[in-house]
Amino acid sequence: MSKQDKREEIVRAAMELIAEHGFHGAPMAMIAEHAKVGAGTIYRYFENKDILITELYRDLEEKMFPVIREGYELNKPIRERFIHLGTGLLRYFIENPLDFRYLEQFHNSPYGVEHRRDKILGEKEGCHEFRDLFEEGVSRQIIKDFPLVLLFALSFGPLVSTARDHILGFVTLDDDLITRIIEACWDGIKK
Amino acid sequence: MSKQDKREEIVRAAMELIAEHGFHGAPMAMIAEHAKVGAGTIYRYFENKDILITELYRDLEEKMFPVIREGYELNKPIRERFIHLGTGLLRYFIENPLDFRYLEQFHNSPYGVEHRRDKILGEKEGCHEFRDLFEEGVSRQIIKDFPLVLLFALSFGPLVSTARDHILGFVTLDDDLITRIIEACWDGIKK
DNA sequence: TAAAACGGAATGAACATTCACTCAGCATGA
DNA sequence: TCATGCTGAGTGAATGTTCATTCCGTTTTA
Repeated sequence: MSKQDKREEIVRAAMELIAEHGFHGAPMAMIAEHAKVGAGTIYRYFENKDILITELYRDLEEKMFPVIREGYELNKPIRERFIHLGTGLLRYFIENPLDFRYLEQFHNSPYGVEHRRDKILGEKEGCHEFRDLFEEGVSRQIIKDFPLVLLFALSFGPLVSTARDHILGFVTLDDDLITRIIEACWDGIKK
Repeated sequence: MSKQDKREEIVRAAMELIAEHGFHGAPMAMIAEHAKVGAGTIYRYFENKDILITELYRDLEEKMFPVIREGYELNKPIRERFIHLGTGLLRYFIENPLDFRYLEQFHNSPYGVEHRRDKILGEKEGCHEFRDLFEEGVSRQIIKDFPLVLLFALSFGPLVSTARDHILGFVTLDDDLITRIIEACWDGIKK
């Protein structure tokens, strides 16, 4: 196995185990075993578990952003753009349940809260599309006049909740339902 | 300290520490110390940590339901009833951040998922108000025709996200904002 | 004063991380 | 060309730490 392959095997195994069992349900020894690698080998690629966890997250972000942006057209009406981004994101979560579960684990941990704080205070988002959309919508009086953080909460809250329900098997989302859900999200924030 | 007091001290300490640091950041020894109690004493009241955790949750549910129901009037219009329940819940979360954080910890853990699965499959909710409201709203064509689980996700998703943002200090919710948020939730589910 | 409740040191299990060692592959020199 | 030595990735047993839980001597209660 090449060096690159080995790193990828570790990432894959860590992702799977953490997504499924949480950070504390995925000991390094188990990750090593699933990656078919010695326990010590992981430490040749990642300084420690914390760093493995945050690098996994960074990898994921970089993988997601282009997918969300795909087919996004700035000249379309705001509502249409919102629906495009929203369905894209929800679809991504449903098609990549492991990614979604990993994101949830990360966000519900001290890592995630810190990360979020940095982002909000430092304004250093990795994906400007939603923010720009909200700002434009508010200034053009199309979207309710809430602080940006709340517009995010009002849009992503239901989106994430529905994705979770689908992935946990409490409901089955098809294309029609996905569209209607995102439209409902839009109804929540539009004026 | 009386026996009852001791139990309450343990519950309070466990609640505080778990809400703040998560299940894994709140060792039994630390809980004991904060409750000013020997480590072994906890085990006289709770068989083990899992049982402590789930009983804490049950206590919380029983404490919350009456607060949410307070002032609820079945003869009011559906929209008004929804706003009443919603603002009550959001207000409760904001006034009891520890309770909220504990609920989040619980729901994002294997305990919570199992609990939720039981609830949804067994239809054994502890609080029927929201469900009844949604069912009535759907059948009277006032609320969008989504499966019940999705109506919950669409309502609670944003509610929980905004509560979290407030508690983590990303935004400050006042009475006006709370009302507008719940109205936005309503806009999301109403036809 | 017998019984129940406590306290907290002791125990053992589960981990993250380390480190001494192996060995495949490559370079060097004869 | 082949023998020899070197390098550094890879390994997994060993280490040290952090818990949950237990156990027994002590204190409180009735």
